[in-house]
Order: sequence, then structure tokens, then C-alpha cells
Amino acid sequence: MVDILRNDEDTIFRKYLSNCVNTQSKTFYNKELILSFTSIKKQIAYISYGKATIIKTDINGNTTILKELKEQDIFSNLFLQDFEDEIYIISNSAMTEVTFIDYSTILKDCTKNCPFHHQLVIHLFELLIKDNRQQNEKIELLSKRTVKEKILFFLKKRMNENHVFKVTTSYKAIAEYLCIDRANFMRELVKLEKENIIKKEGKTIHILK
Amino acid sequence: MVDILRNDEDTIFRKYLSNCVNTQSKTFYNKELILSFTSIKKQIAYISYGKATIIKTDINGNTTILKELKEQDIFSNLFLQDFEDEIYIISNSAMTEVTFIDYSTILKDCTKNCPFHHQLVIHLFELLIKDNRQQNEKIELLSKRTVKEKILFFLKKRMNENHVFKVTTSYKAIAEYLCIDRANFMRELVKLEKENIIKKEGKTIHILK
DNA sequence: TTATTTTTGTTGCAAATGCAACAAAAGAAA
DNA sequence: TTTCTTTTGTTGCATTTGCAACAAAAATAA
Repeated sequence: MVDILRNDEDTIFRKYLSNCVNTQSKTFYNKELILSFTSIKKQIAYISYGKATIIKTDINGNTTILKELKEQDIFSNLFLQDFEDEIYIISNSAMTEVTFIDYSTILKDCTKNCPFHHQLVIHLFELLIKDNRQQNEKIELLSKRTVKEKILFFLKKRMNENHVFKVTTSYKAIAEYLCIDRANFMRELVKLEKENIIKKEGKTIHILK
Repeated sequence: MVDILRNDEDTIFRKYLSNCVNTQSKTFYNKELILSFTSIKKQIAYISYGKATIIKTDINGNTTILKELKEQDIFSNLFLQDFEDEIYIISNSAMTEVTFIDYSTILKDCTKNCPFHHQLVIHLFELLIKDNRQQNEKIELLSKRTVKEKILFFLKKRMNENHVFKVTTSYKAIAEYLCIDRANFMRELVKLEKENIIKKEGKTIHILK
């Protein structure tokens, strides 16, 4: 991974990853499996470049997209303990670079007395709070009582300053994120368009009100 | 609050709260408002004794119980930034003791060079991971497609070793936690009983299979 | 104690939702 | 290019779900 691709945030974070913390970096190609949750080793994964998707499949074969991970997001098997359904993390860009940090070496008091260890923990702490906030947004979304409310909440959160949302993945993927039936999702979009709440042009949605 | 009521975990945590971190402890009576999310000051609240409930009310008047907080749980307005709906934290036991920790003093490098500061951050880090795990459990619950699946998931997670779940709050409160209509919840319980999956005796539910 | 409020239990009904199915379009692979 | 796979768009239909309403029971307050 060439350094020109890195941003400042990431550079600072990497400075914190001093030699007292065990890390391994790995690059994944598109659609490649980053992690299945059979792995026991406690670790926190940090996305330094690219995108990934956390996917869940239940007994009935329903697929749910739990979360879309971007650069500087973290995830961990520590977050998903005692999950009933199967969980996979899949790379979602041509190249995704992930840094795995051993959980045990994070907690350990650094014997080398390096000045970075504390900074690393603080930084991870802030990333964890960000993740927590994202989880709460998802809970707020899923607690909406109707499909219409879910769609509008999602669109409002994701639209840009021009009130436009571009479907970069697919309508199918969004339905799986919202935990609703795809056909019903499409039907509701037509309804919202008739009510002049949105305007749909292919994979571009304008939010009018 | 008398010391006899405290457990070991809490005692250790309090040791970490050395004088370099700004904290305030406050005791709340049952049904008392601990925090409404208009408060701007960034702080992490730690429940050292008692119980609390995080409640959300949307524009349509739908009440949702986001989370039940127990001893040694944390919550923070940092987790709930940009929330559309109104959020309240209500004390849910005769006496709930909450310690508020200033977020700014957590992150700050301790000028007094105390040995506890790092331990405090590590401990909060672990509490944050626990909270994250609980959030993920809720997301797994809400991603279930039917009311029946939601109920069964909830009961399996909460039943004791004898496959018994006791309703300590109310059926109304559980419906609000599951984000489903109460009448439909009751109807579904009757159905599950007819299918011999559960056995309901007042506020006690036996999970048979 | 009695009065008042909240919860429980139940039902009918309208509306929302998921499911199955299929053709057309778009995208990916050979 | 052509072939194959995935996504999109749409519909009918059965089922699920929420809503409104109300009486009985339980819990709480006076």
C-alpha cells in the first residue's frame, strides 16, 4: 500500500502503534473474506484503507447487512460475542487494508514504558465511542415502526447537502441494511415518489421535503 | 450510599477514579430523571448502584425502551449524538447512584503523573466494549423479521438455567423494548403457548423448547 | 379503607408487509 | 463480442401487524 493513499488521521494512528503492541496488517481484494467469527483470538481490526461490509445470515437464509465499514472504522469479535447468527466481514472495495491489533497487548501495561501506549488506548477509545454512536443510529433506524419511516430516516441521514442520495451499492443491499423486504422497499419508493416526497432517477434519489 | 452495598468490581473502579479525573456522584430515586439529552457537557455516566432505563419518544408518540442499564453499565451523551428523537434516562430502582465523569479529563494526559489514570481508561475501555456488545445484541434482535422471532430471541437470551423468564417490569415495557405493538405481543404469546413453545403463568414464562 | 391510575387480556378490522414469481435491464465474466 | 449472473421493477395474494376500543385485574395513591 503506497503512502500517498494514507491520510493524516491514519498517519497519526500508525505512529501510536509502537512496537509494544502486536499488530498485523493485511490487504484484501474485493469480495474477499476478511474475517469469519469462528476465530477465537481477541483482536481489534482497524480499516486503514478501503471499505468492508459486516453481513449476517440467519437460519432462514435471510441476509442482513449489519454495517458498512469505512476508513478509520474499527470492528472486533469482542463486539459480537454470543451471536446466534453467522457473521462475515467482506472486503467491499478493490483494495482494503486492515490492521489487526492484539487485544491482550492493548490492555497490558507497557513494560517498555513507551509514550505511545497511552495515546494508542485513548485513540482506540475515541474510535470505540464513534462505533457506539453508529450502533445507536442503527438501533434508532430499526426501532422505527414502519418501512416508510425507516426509508426516510435512512435517506435523511445519508443525503448530501443538496438533498441527494446516490445508491453506490444496490437497492437490494439497502433493503438488507434496513431489514425489510426488497419488493416492499421498491413499492414504497414508488409511493414516496407519488406523494412528492422523493424523486428517483435510476440510482439517484432526490429528497424533496 | 453505604459501602456494604458495593461490590468488588465497583470498589476497584472507584480506586481508579483518582483526584486527577473530575467526577460527581448523585443518587436518584425511582422514576426520577437522571439525564435528558439536551445537556451539552460531554460526560460518561457510570451506574455504581441500582438500575436505569433509556427511553426514546418519537414524533408520533411511540415510546421505545432503548436499553435497561444495570450496575456497572455506562452511558453517555457522546453515544447519542445527532439523535432525532427525544431521549431520557430514568432511574428504575428505589435508589440509583450514578457517577458522572468529565470526558475532557479522561482524555487529558495526567499532569500529576498518577498511576491510576491509565488504569481508569483501560477499565472504561472494557466497559465500552461491553456496551458495544449489548448494542449489537439489540441490533440482532431488531433485525429479526417477525414478531415471533423477536420474542423468542429475547426470551432465549434472558431466560435462566431452568428455562424460565420472569417479567420483572411489565409486558408493556417488554413490547416497548422489542419495538412491537403490545396487543400483538400478547396475541403472539397466546399463539406460542398453543404451539407448546412456551408456558405462561402470570408474569412467569417457561420456555419449553 | 376507597379512589384513581396503570396494566393485562382480548377482539375486529384495516393497513402494512413479506413472499413468490417473472420479465426486463444491467453488469460481470468468458 | 456472447453468455451468464445479478439486479431492478412490478404485481397478486396471503399473512402479519398495528390500531382502536373496552372490560377486568392489578397496582398505586389518597
